[in-house]
Amino acid sequence: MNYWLFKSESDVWSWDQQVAKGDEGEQWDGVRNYQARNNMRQMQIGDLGFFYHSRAEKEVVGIVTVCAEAHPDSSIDDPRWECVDIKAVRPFISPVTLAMCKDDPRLAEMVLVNNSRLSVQPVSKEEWEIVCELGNTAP
DNA sequence: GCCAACGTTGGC
DNA sequence: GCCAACGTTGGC
Repeated sequence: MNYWLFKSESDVWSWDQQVAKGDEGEQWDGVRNYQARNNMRQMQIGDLGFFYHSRAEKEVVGIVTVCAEAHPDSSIDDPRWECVDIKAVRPFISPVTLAMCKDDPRLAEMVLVNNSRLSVQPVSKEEWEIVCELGNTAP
C-alpha cells in the first residue's frame, strides 16, 4: 500500500469533474514525463493519492484511490505513455495549501515542496498522515 | 503575466 | 554522446 500525489490544473481536470465520475473513475491521461509515468507503473489497485490543484489554487483538495493499474494512455497514439485510473474517495474537510506544506518543518522533504515540476509523485506514509491532519481529514 | 527550472529534442 | 535550443510547468 503506497501513497501518491496527482497534480492537475483545475481548469483542465478538476476535483469536481473527478467526483462526477464516481466509482467508475477516470484514466489519469496526458502525462508525458518519464518519472511521472514510472511512478504510475508502480501503483497498485487500492493505493491512495492526494488530488492537488496546481497553478491557481495550489492546494490538496481530495483523496483518490487507484482503480486500474498502468495501461496504455488512450489519449495518444504512442506506446511509451501509460496511465492508471483513479476514482475520488473523499474531499478534504479543509484544503491543504502548498504554503501550509512549506510552513510545516515535518514536510520539508516532501516532493511537492522540493520538486514542483513532477506531476505524479510519491508521498511517504508520514507525509500522508501529516497532510491529512492539516486538512482535518481522515487518512 | 512573468520567468526560473526543468525535461525533451535534434543537430553535430 | 553532448549540449544548445526549445517547449512546458507551475510558483510567484
